Amino acid sequence: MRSALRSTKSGRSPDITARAHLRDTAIALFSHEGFRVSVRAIAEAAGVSPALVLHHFGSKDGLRQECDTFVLARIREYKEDAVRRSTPGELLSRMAAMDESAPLVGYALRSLQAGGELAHSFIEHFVADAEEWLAQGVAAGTIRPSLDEKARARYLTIQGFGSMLLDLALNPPADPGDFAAAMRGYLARNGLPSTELLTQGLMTDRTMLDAYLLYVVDPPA
Amino acid sequence: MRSALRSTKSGRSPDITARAHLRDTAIALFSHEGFRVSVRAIAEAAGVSPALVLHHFGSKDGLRQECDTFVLARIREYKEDAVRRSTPGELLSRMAAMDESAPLVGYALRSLQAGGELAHSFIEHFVADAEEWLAQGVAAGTIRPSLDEKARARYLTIQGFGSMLLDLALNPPADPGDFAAAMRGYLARNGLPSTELLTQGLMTDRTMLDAYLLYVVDPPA
DNA sequence: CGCAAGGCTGAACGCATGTTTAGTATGCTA
DNA sequence: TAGCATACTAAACATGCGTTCAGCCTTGCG
Repeated sequence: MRSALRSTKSGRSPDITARAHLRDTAIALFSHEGFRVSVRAIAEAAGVSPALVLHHFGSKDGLRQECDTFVLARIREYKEDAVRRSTPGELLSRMAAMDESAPLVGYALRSLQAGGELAHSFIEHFVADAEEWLAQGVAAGTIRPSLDEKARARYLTIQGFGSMLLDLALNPPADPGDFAAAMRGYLARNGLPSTELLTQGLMTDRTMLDAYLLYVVDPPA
Repeated sequence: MRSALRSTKSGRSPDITARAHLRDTAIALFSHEGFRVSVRAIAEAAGVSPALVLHHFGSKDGLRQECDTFVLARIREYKEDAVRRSTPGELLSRMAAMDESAPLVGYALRSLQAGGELAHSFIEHFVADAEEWLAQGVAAGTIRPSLDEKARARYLTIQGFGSMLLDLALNPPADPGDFAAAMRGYLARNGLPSTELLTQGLMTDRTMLDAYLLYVVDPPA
């Protein structure tokens, strides 16, 4: 039961190997337990020796980097697939519903919280999508224009993910692996107020916005 | 230079002692470096031996708990002081401007990210404030009413802190201790779009809200 | 067949961590 | 003054970590 995979045929194929299995196990464990899981735990979960992990990836950091690039690439693939016909939130929960991709989402969220390299790429990618999505809405007349479209796209992205991360940190789901359930919980708690905010705003008039614009033009000492 | 404080007069006074100094040092270090700082580092920063930390607090967890309750109590004090005439954000940055209280804010944010006990109390406290603040605004006619005032207060609180946390994780300030500067950076990046969202919302009509309400009443399979 | 290469392992190393222990100094109290 | 509790320390302990090392099998190639 050591290895679920047969030994490599040619020994040269770069994936579908025990190495790939190790990477997938690492992603799942990082997603489930956080980045502080030990190399030993990853090795045990994959049914191999700790030394093999280092043999393949050089170091734990090497493993992390390989996971990072892999996760980013896969999420990009998924996004290309499920083109346009969904909001980012729907995309994420749909991805998480599939057993294979759920750990990817968990890994990405962990990485977001840690704020590493992947976090930036991840956010930038979603910001670019948001910007395009917003522009289409503005053109179609369903979304109000903004004085700074780029800043708005970035803010809405960070606001969405940030809210979700904090809500999840405060209300940790019973099974951290079941991201879809976690997402349902988040929406049950915040779906109404967030939709209200998006459709109607909070204030009854734009007094606050005008005050802010004046403030920016002529800031106090 | 071992201890900046003279020895206790009676040996009984619970504070103003080296113990308090130790606690303050720990809060500052936790705030600056995160909760993974070693007991040894804390002890060195306070100019005492590592064993003394355990002698006073029993364990590192004991120290954490004491820091938690202390930070929560002090932040509550500050909030009682600077009553009502400020938004939570202004309150936080004002607190952070003061050298004494800056570590408290940093500690609270770290705790928020970790999602422990303090995080809940902290959020609950701000949620309660937000609810009252919103109710006053609704009564005054400056804020639109919500279909679920409690949920809105909680969402806006989590949304505000969550956005800030993620933004800070992605754009770590040069000096993590200078929370005021970090806050300025956050506002420079997100002040306009967040104000736009609060005053005008995102959508041009309430189609999306109506759709959501229908969805809630009669959810699909 | 012989042999080199690489996947893979068990055991150990070096280090940092939280914690314990035994002991010293100091100041209050009786 | 004697005694005792308390603040405090140096040193060690136990554990878990990432990593290294020497060597074992298996496989493919000459």
